[in-house]
Amino acid sequence: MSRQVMVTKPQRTERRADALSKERIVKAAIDILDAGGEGALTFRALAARLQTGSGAIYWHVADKNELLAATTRAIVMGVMTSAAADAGPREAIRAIAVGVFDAFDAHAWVGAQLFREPGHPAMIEIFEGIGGRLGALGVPVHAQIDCWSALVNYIIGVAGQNAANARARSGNDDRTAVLARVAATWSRLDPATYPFLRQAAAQLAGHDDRDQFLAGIDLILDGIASLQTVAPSSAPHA
Amino acid sequence: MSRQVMVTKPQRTERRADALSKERIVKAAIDILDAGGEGALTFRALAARLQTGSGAIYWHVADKNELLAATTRAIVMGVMTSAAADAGPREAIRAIAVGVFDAFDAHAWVGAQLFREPGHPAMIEIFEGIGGRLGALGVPVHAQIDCWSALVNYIIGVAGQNAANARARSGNDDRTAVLARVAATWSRLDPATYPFLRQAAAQLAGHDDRDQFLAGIDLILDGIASLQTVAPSSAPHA
DNA sequence: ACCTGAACACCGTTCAAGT
DNA sequence: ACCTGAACACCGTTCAAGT
Repeated sequence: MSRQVMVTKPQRTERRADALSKERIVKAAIDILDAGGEGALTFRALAARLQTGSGAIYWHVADKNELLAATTRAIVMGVMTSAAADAGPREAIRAIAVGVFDAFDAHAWVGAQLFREPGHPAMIEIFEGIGGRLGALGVPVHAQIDCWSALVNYIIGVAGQNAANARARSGNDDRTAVLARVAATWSRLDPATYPFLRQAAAQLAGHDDRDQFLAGIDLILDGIASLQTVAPSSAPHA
Repeated sequence: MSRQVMVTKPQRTERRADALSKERIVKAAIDILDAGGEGALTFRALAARLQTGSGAIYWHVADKNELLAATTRAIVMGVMTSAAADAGPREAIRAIAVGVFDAFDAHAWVGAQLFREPGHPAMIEIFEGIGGRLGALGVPVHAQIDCWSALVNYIIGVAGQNAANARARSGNDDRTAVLARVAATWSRLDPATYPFLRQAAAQLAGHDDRDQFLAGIDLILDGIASLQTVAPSSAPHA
């Protein structure tokens, strides 16, 4: 009664060259995110780009959360592979910081995503990359967590905010236009109640985001250095 | 031909006690955001809570962006009014930082919102509150912007990330459960490739978010102090 | 002037049906 | 095993119609 006659060949499971896979989906999603921002990534747009049905994506990816987590992971993983490895600890930390900054700048949506899911597993490489250098910097064990926390939080926080700025300057705004507008607003403030922002407005336009970011890193590293001379290194470490 | 006879009274424009207003809408939106997070704030839910039609809200608020901007503004404005005014500059900066931290912690959605719109006008008070104290701290004018940038970015970045953590620990997770889960993951890492995170895992659970945040502030302030001794204060200031 | 609520275009997700 | 695409429940926003 069974009609198994139709099975002439042993069903070549050989995939078509354009077969769907999580990797291809993530790649397409990153392209869409880079081009159009978070708002542009929909399952319909993704399916159209992959020339499939919107439901097919769910066979490879549980839901949109997992999709975003995977895209974020892909970007973050790329940061550490491009960071220099054999410089001194201070230079290594600066290199990792700049790597995060540039990755966030190139993919403005990553910062917001990491913000949403703070302990993102993909961050482990970066976390270790920073923390593992503190010993070589001469920071005593008992003080390492606070130093690490300050550095890591600063890096993610600032790189993310810069990326948000980058998002705001899409369209016809060039890189300095947004800053110029903020500066213009500040220069119109009452000088009696806002003396600092008034004088900062003039300097704001000429400053480079990346330089300012690195200046902050140096400030924290200086704080760490000064802490070593102050803190007793004879403290008991667990 | 015109039928104006119906106008017997001069149309008392006196509002009902529960008349709609932007203020009432924002208040209700904050309640919804606090209770259910960003996902819970819909125009339908808002309309239901205000006992009106969803379209009525659009008479007072342009769209959801303006609504979120207004709610964020309301929370941020409250930070500075509660920050101590007459302590020394270092204490004042710490007080503002803690004010932001606590406000973000109480309203976990504010951080994400500020992240989305970086130069948010409501932040001006906080920006000036920090920047205006740097002179009294003894920071030379030419170095103030970098110090200000480091402090402000750190405060917003870290307070925001902590708030994201707070969001993750909703439901049956208590405050330490999330941290414990991260610590457990880290303690399972390969000790050869992740020595720092392995040893950090043990200490992580016992640490208080707020203390760690303040330790970072102190680290930056120490960096600022050490910078003063190094940088020439005879530099020409614009 | 202000409010109502149905209607529109869109979204994430599901699922019976195909191969 | 993997894909299709209509269907469902939702969303922000609009707008003719009411008061």
